[in-house]
This record gives sequence, C-alpha cells and structure tokens, in this order.
Amino acid sequence: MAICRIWLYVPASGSQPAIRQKPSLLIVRTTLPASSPEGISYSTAISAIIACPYKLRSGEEARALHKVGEKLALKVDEFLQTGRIKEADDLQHNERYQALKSLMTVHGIGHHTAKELYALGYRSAEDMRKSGKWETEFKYHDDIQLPIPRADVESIAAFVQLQIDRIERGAHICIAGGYRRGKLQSNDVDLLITYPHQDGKERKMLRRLCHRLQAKGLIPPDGILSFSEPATLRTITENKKASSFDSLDKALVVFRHPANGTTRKRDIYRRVDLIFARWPSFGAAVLGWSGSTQFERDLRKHAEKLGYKFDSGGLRVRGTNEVVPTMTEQDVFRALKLKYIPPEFRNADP
DNA sequence: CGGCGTACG
DNA sequence: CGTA
DNA sequence: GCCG
Repeated sequence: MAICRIWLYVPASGSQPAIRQKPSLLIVRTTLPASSPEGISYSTAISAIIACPYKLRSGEEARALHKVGEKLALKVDEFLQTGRIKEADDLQHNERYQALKSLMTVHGIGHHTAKELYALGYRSAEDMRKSGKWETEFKYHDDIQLPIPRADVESIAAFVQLQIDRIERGAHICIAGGYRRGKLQSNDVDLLITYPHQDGKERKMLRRLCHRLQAKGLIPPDGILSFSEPATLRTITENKKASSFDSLDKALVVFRHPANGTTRKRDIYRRVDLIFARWPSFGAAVLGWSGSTQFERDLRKHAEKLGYKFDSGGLRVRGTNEVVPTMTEQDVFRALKLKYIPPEFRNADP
C-alpha cells in the first residue's frame, strides 16, 4: 500500500536524523531527466530509501521497500560495500552533465533545449549570457538563483496581502510550497489566495492584482513569465456548471522585493507564484501546492484507488466529475480516509 | 506490456 | 516544449 | 525502472 510510505516522510528540518539514509545515493537519480518515466522511477525509489525509518543493511532489505526494485537494490549494495556509487560519482565529473545542469537553471530552458544548446557548443548559463541572445532571461537570472529565507517569504506575502486588500478586502492568503513544509530557504514563493465563504469573488482578481503590482513597481514590466486564467475565462464565457472542469488562475511572476536597509541592502528579484482558488476547493489547492512532488504523486494515486481524481484544482468523483467540497486540507484527508499529515511530514524529495 | 499527473500558454 |  |  503506497500510502503507507507517506507516514515515513521526514521533516525538512531534519529533526529526526535517525530516519535518514546516506544522501549520496540520491545522485544516481540525476542520470536521467527527472521528468522521464525512469527519472520518476528513480526518484520514487530513492524517496522510499530516504524515508525508510531504519538503517538498511543490504540491497535485499532495500528491495523489500515498495518501489525499490532490483536495479536500485544493486546500487544500495554497491554503496554499502564501497561507500559510494560509481555511476553517481562519475556523473558529478561528467562535463555534459554539469553543462546541462547549468543551462537548465535558466527559466524556460528544459532538458530538451539544454541538449540542443549543448550540441551548439554552450557549456554553461554563462556561455548563454555572454552570447547576448538571452537578454530577457538573464535580467533576473542571478537574483532568482538566490535562496529565499523564510523571513523574506513572509515579507513578500505581506506585500501581496496589502495590495490585494486595496482591491478587494477579505482575501485569505496561504504560503504553500517548501516554505509550508518547513524549509528554511525556498526557491520561490507560492501564494494561494481565496475569499473564504465567497465563491466567485476571486474571479478576475489575478488580472487586477498583477496590474496593480506592476503599477506599483512590485512586478517589473517584463516580470510576468506566464499568466493563465482558465477558471475565470471558463466561468465568464460558458455559463456551465462549476462541476465540469476547474483549473486555477495562476501567474508566475518576478517580484521586486524592496530593500529594507538591513537584511536587504538592495531590491531583490524573486520568483513568486500567485494562485487564486475558489473557496470550495481551497483545501485541495493548498494541499496540491504544498508538495512535495513525491507526496503529491502518492496522494493522486491513493485518490484514484478510492475512485476520486485529485489535483490542485479540486477533489472530484471519477466519472461524474462531481466536486467534493474541500475548504480545508483536512476535508481532503477526510474524504481520502487518511489521517491528517502535517506539511512538515510531506518531505520526500531530498 | 502499458502506465507513470496533467492542463496551460 | 517548459512549468507547476 | 518498477508495478499490476
């Protein structure tokens, strides 16, 4: 039963060090594009190994874990015997691997394009910068690589809250993502926004918020990396039942976090995701945006077994597509017959 | 041997 | 394709 | 790569 593994997920803070296996095993995963079936398979197996609550003493023991097969068991054996995994070590020194990794730090460059660029002779993000062909991409690139301390995440959320209040009061903001799982530093800021008990009030709010943030200079003119409002467009154009389908309005932006003179001597550009959710599925939205990726996979799979379809847009009954009201995360866990798992225990990704 | 999340821009 |  |  896959969901059992969820109980073994470890806190990001590492407050249960005994639970962790040696991390060098993780490197194996990076052999493949993480999105490929094999990449996912590796991630899943490695997560299972990391989350295993007792010390593994053999590959055979690892093999007993759900999702760990013969290949990974061999790697565990190799690690236990030699203290390292050759494939992983080699990869670390592999020029192509390092190049691809660097190229993929640029927003909009995935493994596919990275490979093409490599074939063209690019060996790093710096090579791209020097070529002068990606001026836009590099405008915020360096800032965006910087980890975001929790205090800054909170500060950014407060800026956004203030601006939302100036448009329509009563919104509730939840900081999701790694922050919510207790990570001390984040790569980006995921903000989930709803109007409690006021379904529909969130409509068109994303547009208005983005416009306002741009007007205030909190989002630079070219700072909206992607913008989609399927929920708003759907409800306006068709007057269909809310049951049909229901994605979230979201904008991926670059946020200009103003200096405060002490911890931030200068304005820093941060990646912020703004997501508006309807109140009746806010719980699913928060759950869906809190991660980890691995946890979400297990959750979806579990939902499927019970005849539901779960994603950040909501919890629905398979077949009828009927929406199960989930205002809170607890509502989702209840429907899925699971005991509540706090966000800090949803960390499966290393 | 097929499926592995999936919708959007 | 890249992103979440 | 791993599972059903």
